[in-house]
Amino acid sequence: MLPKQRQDQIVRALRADGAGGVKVLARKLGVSEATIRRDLEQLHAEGRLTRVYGGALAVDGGDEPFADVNAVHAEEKDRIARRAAELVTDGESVLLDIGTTALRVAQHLHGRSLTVVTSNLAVLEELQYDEQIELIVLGGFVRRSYRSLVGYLTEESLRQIHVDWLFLGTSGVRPDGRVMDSTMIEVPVKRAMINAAERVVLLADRTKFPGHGVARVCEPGELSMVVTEPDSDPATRAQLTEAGVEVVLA
Amino acid sequence: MLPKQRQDQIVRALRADGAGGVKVLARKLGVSEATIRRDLEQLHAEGRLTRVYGGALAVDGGDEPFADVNAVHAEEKDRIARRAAELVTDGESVLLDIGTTALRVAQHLHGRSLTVVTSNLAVLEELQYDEQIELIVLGGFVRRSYRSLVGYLTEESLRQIHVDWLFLGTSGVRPDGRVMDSTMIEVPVKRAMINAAERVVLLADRTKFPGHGVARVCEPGELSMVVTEPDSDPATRAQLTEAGVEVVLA
DNA sequence: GCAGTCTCGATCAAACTCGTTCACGAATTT
DNA sequence: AAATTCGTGAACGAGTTTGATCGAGACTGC
Repeated sequence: MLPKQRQDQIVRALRADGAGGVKVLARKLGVSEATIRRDLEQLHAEGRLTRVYGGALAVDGGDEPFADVNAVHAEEKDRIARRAAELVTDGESVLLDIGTTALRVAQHLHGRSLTVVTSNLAVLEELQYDEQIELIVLGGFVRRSYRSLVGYLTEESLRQIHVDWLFLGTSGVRPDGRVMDSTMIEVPVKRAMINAAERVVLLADRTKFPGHGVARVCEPGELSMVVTEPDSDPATRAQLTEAGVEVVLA
Repeated sequence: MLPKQRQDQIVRALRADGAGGVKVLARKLGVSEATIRRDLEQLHAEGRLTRVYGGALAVDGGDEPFADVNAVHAEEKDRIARRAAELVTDGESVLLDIGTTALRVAQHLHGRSLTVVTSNLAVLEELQYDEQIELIVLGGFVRRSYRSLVGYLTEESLRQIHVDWLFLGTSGVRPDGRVMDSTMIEVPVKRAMINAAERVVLLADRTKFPGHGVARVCEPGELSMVVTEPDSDPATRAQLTEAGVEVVLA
């Protein structure tokens, strides 16, 4: 295996688990710890991960939850979330994706009379004690670093339900309008969510728009609506409008 | 687990509960109290939490009463839970019922290499950050007052799995050995749990033994084992033994 | 206010991790 | 064919983290 390939795999492994120790990575990739350290140093210099004592953390590039003090885009992201929450009428049902974007939407749903369905453990925490909201948790394997549920149990649960709205996060929307994600394992769950929803709303701030990701989640045509910022890339927006997607600016 | 990860989880745990004691955090994260103190000191310096005597508070809503963090343990009930936890061998899978009894068992599973399946939200909170444990959450409607998941989604999820052990709580065991519950809505879930388990273990302190309940959960013959206290009613115990149930005294 | 219990920070040894250095082998250049 | 470059693994001393222990101080119940 080429060094570059190995380094890509390190980044990928961190995306999947949120973090990794030097020893674990060395065993996983079949090289010595010294090599891993050199890789981590280099990748840290490139900004592709965060080096910490004992290993490295995934850098929050996609829609990765809980990299705490990321207050830079907080204001904009929150405006998108608030706009999304306004779309929903009392009495309707809402499915919330994993990630911080969906969590922000949940924060704007407090006190509303809604049915909320989620595989996002942070959303569960947020809405657990809100008596107005009928809360439904999808089953699944706990993915600690992302605070989410995944796997066939999650997909199976999604096959049992149907909701009015799905609010979807993303690691990026490609210039041709395709919705991407940074981790493969979530894709089947996201696809099952899309199939379980009447209307699919994608939430994407300007950093995701256009953006990239390794795994394709869906075609633009599968979306009903996209909520984004006014100064996001117009070309990508036009591409989406052409595909019949309603683009809402927040 | 990396030190940075552990510190993130401390902050997360505090956000969930509002506050946390040094002892509780140490057990939850599987490190010594000394390490937790050093983490708290560091996180306090970073302004990510507020250090108080005995533990720490989340930065936002720091007006939570801290008294219940040091709540006294019910030693007798805990003995039953510990005995139950000892039944399980590393590598096996465990299904935990709702209720405080099952939560107590979960507290004794920290650091074990197990697969834990549950619809108990308190168990989810307890084991969420334990890396050794593969944690699976059943789907379902959130029942706030009981901190549990119920409904057809839960039953459907249970049909997808099979576990080595089920630890069942109860409102009471009738003198003829029948297991009862105080609420109807949980019964279908409990029945589905029994069907999904290789061995069914009932946990019942002396107050439940004999005891009452409005809804019948199962016949004594469906149980593999009962863990109870030495001074619980001998007549009911005899009834159970006759039905082929192994009675363990803790 | 007093005794008992709990918590704190300091200290220390052990375990772990880090960056550096050196040697080896493979691929590339001279 | 020889020299050079590059990536790698092993080894080592320096630095960091961890858990145990202990005396001082804080808290609680009476």
